[in-house]
Amino acid sequence: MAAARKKAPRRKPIQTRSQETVRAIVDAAARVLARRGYAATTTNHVAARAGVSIGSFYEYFRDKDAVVRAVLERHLAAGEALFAERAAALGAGQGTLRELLGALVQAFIDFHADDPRLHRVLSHEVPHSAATVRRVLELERRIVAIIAGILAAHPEARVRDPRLAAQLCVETVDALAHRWIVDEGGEPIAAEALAHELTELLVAYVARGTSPRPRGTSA
Amino acid sequence: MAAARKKAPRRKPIQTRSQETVRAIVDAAARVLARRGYAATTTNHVAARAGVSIGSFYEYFRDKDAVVRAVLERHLAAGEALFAERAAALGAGQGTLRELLGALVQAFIDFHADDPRLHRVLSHEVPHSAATVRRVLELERRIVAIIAGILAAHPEARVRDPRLAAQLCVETVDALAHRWIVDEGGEPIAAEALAHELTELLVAYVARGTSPRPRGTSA
Amino acid sequence: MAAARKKAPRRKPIQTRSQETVRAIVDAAARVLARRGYAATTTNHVAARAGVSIGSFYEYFRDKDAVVRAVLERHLAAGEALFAERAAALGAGQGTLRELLGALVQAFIDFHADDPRLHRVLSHEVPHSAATVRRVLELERRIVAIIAGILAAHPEARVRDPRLAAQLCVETVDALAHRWIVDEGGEPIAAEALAHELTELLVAYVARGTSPRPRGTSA
Amino acid sequence: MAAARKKAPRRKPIQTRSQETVRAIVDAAARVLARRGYAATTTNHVAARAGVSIGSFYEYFRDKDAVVRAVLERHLAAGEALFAERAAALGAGQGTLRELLGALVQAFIDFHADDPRLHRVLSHEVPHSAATVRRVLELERRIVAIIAGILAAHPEARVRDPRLAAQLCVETVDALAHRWIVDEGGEPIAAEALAHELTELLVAYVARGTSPRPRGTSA
DNA sequence: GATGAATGAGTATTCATTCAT
DNA sequence: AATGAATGAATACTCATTCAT
Repeated sequence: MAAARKKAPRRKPIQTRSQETVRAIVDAAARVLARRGYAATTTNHVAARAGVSIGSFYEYFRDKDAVVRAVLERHLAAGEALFAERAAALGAGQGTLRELLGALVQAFIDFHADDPRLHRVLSHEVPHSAATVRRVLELERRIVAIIAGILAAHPEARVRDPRLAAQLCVETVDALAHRWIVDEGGEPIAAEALAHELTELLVAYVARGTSPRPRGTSA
Repeated sequence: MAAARKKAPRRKPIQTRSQETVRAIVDAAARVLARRGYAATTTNHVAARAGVSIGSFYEYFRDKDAVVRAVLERHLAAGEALFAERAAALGAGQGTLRELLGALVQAFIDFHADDPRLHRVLSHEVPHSAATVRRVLELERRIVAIIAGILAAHPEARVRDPRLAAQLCVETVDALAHRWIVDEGGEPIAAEALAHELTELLVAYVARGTSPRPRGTSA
Repeated sequence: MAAARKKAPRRKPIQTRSQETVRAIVDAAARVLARRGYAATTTNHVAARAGVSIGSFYEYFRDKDAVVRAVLERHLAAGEALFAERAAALGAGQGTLRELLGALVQAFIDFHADDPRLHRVLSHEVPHSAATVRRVLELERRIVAIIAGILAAHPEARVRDPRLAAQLCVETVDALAHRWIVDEGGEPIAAEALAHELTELLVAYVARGTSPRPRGTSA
Repeated sequence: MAAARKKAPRRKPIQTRSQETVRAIVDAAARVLARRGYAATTTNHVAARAGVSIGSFYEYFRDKDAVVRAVLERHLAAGEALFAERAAALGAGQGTLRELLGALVQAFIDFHADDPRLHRVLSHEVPHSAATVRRVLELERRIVAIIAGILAAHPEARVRDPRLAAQLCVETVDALAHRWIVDEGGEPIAAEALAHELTELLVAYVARGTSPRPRGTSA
């Protein structure tokens, strides 16, 4: 009988107990999402996994997508924190191009390597709000800007359009890290060799003809 | 023979009419999948779209995933045909590296550009069997082998491990084409510029220091 | 997972079997509504009562309110038929005012006496669409028009505004019949006496001072 | 005494603060009932609206229906007070029949006009206990007795069974006032005209042939 | 006395699948 | 061969009520 039922705002956790409940639910949702995927994730399952009643679940989250959003939020915040941390080292532009681009590759690998199954579900299966999409693009834009700054100023760099080159580099690294770690988790040895070679590829691209290759690398 | 056809493997379409029915169902499934995604695709909807009864649907397909597998199958076959066709031109190894790698990039773009929405659903939402995964990897392996052959023999190429370099090239092209066309469909102009720049990146990588850049390209 | 699920139109019953199912469901809904009221009527209960699965219920009715609407529809149609039948006798305007108004009273009593508990639920508890409201008003309007015609032409009648008087008469009869039969079902003897007296009241009103009272009636 | 207060009848508010709390809850329940109806009224909402915790709510009321009963109780008491007040004027039997019956009509209109939405919910949606039904009937009986007394003694009255006539008058007035004010709230102008005409109807009925109609009224 | 977090039975609804016709 | 009516397990979500703090 849902005649004139209004959507009550969910409770804000004010006591310690309820904050723990909320955290337990989000944790459980992340685990269930990673293990079963978005479609097979049910609110009852999440609640059970969190050790709370289904009633408590709905006390704090309006619907299934609300928890999913919370998980996504947390994941995104972790990614932003990771890149903010790495940004210092990259932003200074110190070191050889190979060192800088190697750090870029490593940052993306580390980003994707944290719970790859969850990462996969969050990036491919869950519906993204416009706000989330914007947020992801903004994060990428910031990284591209840093790389573009390096390409514009670094003595080894030989690029005509630093913005475009930086975007291609970042997208390449992101797409390949995603594929190697998230999509299949495939043969890790091949992936490591490829990750190393990826740095060479980027160096060859942005330092065309100038950067002497260190001995022992593919030629 | 007519008595024992209950739970057994579905009827194989030997008659023309049956083949047409099967084809109509697979066509309908592809359209519904592309339009609504895997989760929202229902067998009843597919049957209706195909103009057959739900009973007939189950006469030809054991369950929902069976049609989805058929669609995936067909999509894969189309991809294999596309690459088999392009392989001739690439396999000969004629032309500059830029021409050859440009053809590689174009082949992957064409592959992804054919019904990107279906492509997206098939690669991200539908469950993949181990056999399908193997088949995709085998296709990639064949393409990598062709590229590796080129890199090993082409006078402009400067790579130490052609197999590794070829794999990196192919994976890069595949991952980026997928991202640009399938994942977002985003700004097509940026995508085109990036696609062109991608060829430059590959050329720079495999022909380090040797390949003169054509005028008018980023430097 | 109701991502992009569209509201499919319900099946139209084309086979005899399904027509029976629909009828069984509407019958069951009427019984359940009468017995338990709108709020306590559940789709599962209706389906069980009808002897069909809950799936079949939703095959033919989009939601709970859809069956309720069907019950209301049928009830309304029965009422319209009843009044259409009585309208002939009334419309002719033959007979004394007492006979005509007595027939009016009887028509409303008969209308309400058919399944009073269902009548109560349908008129007080279920949500009425604007269309239904209009339909009810239209039915009342037609009855009022007939009575107004009688009051304007009948030799015994003494009313200044036949439309107003007719509306008051009809509303009084409707409201009292409803109260006596539907609201409580109260003491039936008292109700019968009151119903008879109601006719006297109406006669006194529309024939002020002219209509000789038959012997044996309250004075 | 303090130990055994679990499932027992709820605390009786003896302290002023408790009385205020109870009153606040009943007030809130009346508002919520009027605004949302019985089915959509939730105890949590009532408690929130009253500014008390849900725990406190259940300290004073055993369950949802207990508050609803309290609201009904208070509504009934208000009605009893209203009619007790009007009874003086009516009881004296002073004035013309038209004045007396006009006062009766006005009393019922005033009764129903006080918070019609709440009135509607209380009379149509909430479950009535036998005790409540009895109480309503008793109130009606008292009013009928007063009217019967008037009809038996008033010089203008011409009724053979004053008890029966009085009951018909009271029920008519109650039923029509309810319909005009509570059920629809409909067009107020028509309602006012009808209310006036209703008095004429009653006068015509109880004073058949004797009561001269004032000028300007329907004839 | 008071709070509000937690509970879980209960309700509406969907959709893959079966089977009588 | 084909139809489509029927099935019911499964899922999202609400709200009256309890009880630890």
